[in-house]
Amino acid sequence: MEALWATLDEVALEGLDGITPGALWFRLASRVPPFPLLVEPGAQQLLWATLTAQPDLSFYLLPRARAPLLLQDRYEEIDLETGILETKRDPVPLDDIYPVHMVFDNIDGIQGSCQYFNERLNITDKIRTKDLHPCYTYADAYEQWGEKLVIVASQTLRYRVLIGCEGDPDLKLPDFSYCILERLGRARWQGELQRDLHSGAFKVDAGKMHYHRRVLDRNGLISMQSHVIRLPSGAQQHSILLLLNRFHVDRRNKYDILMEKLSSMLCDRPNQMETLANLREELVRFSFFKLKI
DNA sequence: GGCTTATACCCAAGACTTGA
DNA sequence: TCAAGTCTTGGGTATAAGCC
Repeated sequence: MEALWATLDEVALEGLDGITPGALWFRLASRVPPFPLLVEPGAQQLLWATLTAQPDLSFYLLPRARAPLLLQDRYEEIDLETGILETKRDPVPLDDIYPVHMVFDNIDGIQGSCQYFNERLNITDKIRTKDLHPCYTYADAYEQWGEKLVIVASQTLRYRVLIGCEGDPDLKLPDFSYCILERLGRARWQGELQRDLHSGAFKVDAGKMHYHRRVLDRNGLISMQSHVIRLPSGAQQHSILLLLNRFHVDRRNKYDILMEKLSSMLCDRPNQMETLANLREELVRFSFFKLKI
């Protein structure tokens, strides 16, 4: 049962674009916390049969095969002592296999982003019978459709995994804000930088992104953290890291570390008091050696 | 139709931080 | 000190919906 819920979760988190079989196995294999099954052919067939019997899932055929899903670990190069992401090379953005194509004002209440929302073909009736029995084994289905086949969770299920168990399913979000939330869900534990969202994925000005993000913030659907990247040139770039609440992790950033240092310095002083000038001098020394600022 | 209100967007200015 | 990058805020405008 745990394996089924984890699989449904991964399908739903992928959003309105849906997930191809290859991407699903990849997501399950790299899931945190770990997926309880080894994703080998036997398990794939078992999961396929289970998924085809889920009324909350639909199956679509894309006009062309989707490129493989590649994941980049944002925290691979993070310096644990400083909380700063140290990029040793110029960042090369991966091709976005989920370019933003927002669905607006859909009469059926569908929200999200989907590149082929109007072009893709619903083949659910071919995949399973009306009483939810699979018409194909996984091997046969994959041989026939390959990575053109995508599995898409219902609007209700997709919304539920984004807002979490404690979220209000009756809360109506504007389409733009929903798409931001969907993007954060797809980013899982990595989160998304606000700068990347407005300058890259959504291609809107910072003000508009802030306006739509504010809806999510006010409804308590996302968490935000300060995020600092040191570029190969040595320059530092500041941005805000956005995450779904369910994927929130407390990461110590530069300012947290400075506050901790300040706190420990005061604890060591008589009566926990010190002049501002002395504190500043010591913090500057600490910053120079540890934070290189 | 006229008024009010809410929503959405654009744009400019300002705040903050950093590096040169 | 200045420029650059990022984020925030507020003013102005357009549009739609609701009410009288």
